[in-house]
Amino acid sequence: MLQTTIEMDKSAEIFKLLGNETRLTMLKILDDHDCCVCEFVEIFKASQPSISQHIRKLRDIGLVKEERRGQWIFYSINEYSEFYPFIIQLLNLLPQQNEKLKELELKGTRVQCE
Amino acid sequence: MLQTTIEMDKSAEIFKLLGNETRLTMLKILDDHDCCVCEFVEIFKASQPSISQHIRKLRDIGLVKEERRGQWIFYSINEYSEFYPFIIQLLNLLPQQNEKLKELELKGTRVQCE
DNA sequence: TATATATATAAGCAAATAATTATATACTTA
DNA sequence: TAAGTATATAATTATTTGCTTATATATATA
Repeated sequence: MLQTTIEMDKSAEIFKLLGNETRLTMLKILDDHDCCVCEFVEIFKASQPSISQHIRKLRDIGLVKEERRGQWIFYSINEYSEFYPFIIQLLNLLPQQNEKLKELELKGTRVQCE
Repeated sequence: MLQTTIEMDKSAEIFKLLGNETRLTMLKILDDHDCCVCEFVEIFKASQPSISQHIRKLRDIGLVKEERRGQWIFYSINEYSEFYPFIIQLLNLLPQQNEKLKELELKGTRVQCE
């Protein structure tokens, strides 16, 4: 099986991060599309600081990376993270979440910039 | 892909439980062998109530089942749990932990009863 | 340049978590 | 039956988590 090993302490740390429905869903969404903070705010009906703080935890451990595009900061999965091979397998076990972004598009609140 | 779907809230709940190194390692060990509380106490160098409380969380959600054998209560993976297909795939991503039980056998503190 | 928008971060607080200590229960054995 | 062993559970406490509110920074636009 082609698979990088991950230590138990590291995997527990990853599971802990994923043990929050907001962060878990965020990652699953990012697995499909880049997203900016305000989109997450709308998707999760949460406050902007709350979303920012969740993202920070994902960023601090290197799971996501950020990229400013004009006014917005877009987040995406960091494919170069040492944990990427691990989390991608976890995310593959979860149901698709792309209808969440589709809803934003229908409402016209999906942020497009480029 | 033959795979039972799991809702996001349920999976976040599972990840949260697995987001503790003691519980995660317990499950990985139980994936191989039944174990009793005193063995975990020795493996993790933890207090008996602390181990019991971790096991309780795994048991409350149905991931493990218990079976009394004389003086001891042995725990094992509950293969009939609705989450079994999910956690087994998670556990397969983790490194083997069977050397932990082997150490007990070498020291002669592995509990044998039947 | 002033105002608005998007985001990050700090401080404060309530709830959840994980440990410890103390105690109760069940079984085994002398 | 009394003492010892294995385990569960309750109470307490320190720490962590995740939210809110307040504020700062960066960019866009009028």
